Amino acid sequence: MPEGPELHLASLFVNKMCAGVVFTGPVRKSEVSKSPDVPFTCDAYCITAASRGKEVKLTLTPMKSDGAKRGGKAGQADQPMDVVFRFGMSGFFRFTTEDELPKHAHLRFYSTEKPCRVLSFVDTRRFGSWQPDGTWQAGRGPCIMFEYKSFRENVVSHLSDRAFDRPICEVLLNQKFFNGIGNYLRAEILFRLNIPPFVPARTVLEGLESEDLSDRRVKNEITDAKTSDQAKKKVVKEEVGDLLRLCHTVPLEVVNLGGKGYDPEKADYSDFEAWLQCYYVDGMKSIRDHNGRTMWFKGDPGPMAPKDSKSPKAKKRAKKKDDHDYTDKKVLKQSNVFFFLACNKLYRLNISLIS
DNA sequence: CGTCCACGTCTAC
DNA sequence: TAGACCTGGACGG
Repeated sequence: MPEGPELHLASLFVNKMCAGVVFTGPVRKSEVSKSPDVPFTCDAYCITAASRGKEVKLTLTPMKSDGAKRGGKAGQADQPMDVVFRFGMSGFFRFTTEDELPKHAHLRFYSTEKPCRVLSFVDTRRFGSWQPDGTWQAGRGPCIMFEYKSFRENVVSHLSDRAFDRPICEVLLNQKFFNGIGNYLRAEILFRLNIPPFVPARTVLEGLESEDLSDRRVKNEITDAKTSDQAKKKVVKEEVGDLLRLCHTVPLEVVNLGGKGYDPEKADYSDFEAWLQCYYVDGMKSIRDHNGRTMWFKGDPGPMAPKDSKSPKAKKRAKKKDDHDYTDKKVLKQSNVFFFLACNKLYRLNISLIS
């Protein structure tokens, strides 16, 4: 479930399902959870949500108790409280009746309805966490989806940072700069641009502008028969946008797939699966990066690929039968690093000529 | 039964 | 740069 798009879908889910719902009493935590208690209790409060990168913030807001018994009862909240969640590998929200509480519902908010319904933070593996009176985690960068301008500026203005010495695929998981990108998004984004995953990040990013020029760029449809393959590729890149723009648009595609995603139980998963072009896709290559995370890609891995790195299990087919693998033969195997770098230079040259 | 793998951080040598 | 932190599904014997 949880990369930037899923966290945002989770916030939409909460706002939709909890609109007009009144919650009451204490916030309850499972016995087994090691996350902190949420010291909030109130006879009547409402819940709203917002997301930023890979975090969701719930705001618990006490409702006006009209007459008001001045100061209210002891322990009753009269001020809003924010709770900031990270989802780990398996977190999500659900809204169910009390007797349909999912397994692993580790934090629960109870409505006044009869029968009572419960908003639950469900997290099977318990890698997720929450912080009462929380704020967006310091050190996480701007949201790739909803703070695009500052996200871009943050990357472009820090390219001398040692963090960018690493391969681009590993830097894309650095939440200080790419808050919201996770393992499937890095694969999909690099795949779209045919960027070898283990190219030094600075090489890929240097020369990109703080401002996204793609809107101003002329769509020069080059129909010249003499157009070289490289020039064609250059034009394609222009229409698509640069790497930083795709870090914004590709996650938004997932958000726009529909309000699905948020319920892993329901098998609306098929839309998402069909959307994936590279991650876990049959015929793609995969190797472990320097942090032991599986990088999915096509073609040349790039010069900084871990030397030893055994690719994790060739690929365990299952599920679907399919596998008429004519696709493999149609795939252009032409993307090596040098070809990529050459295109990249032509691309930037072209930008400067147009601007 | 067992091994491997998973959408992510964290902190400890 | 390892591990630690967890549960559970898929697959192998």
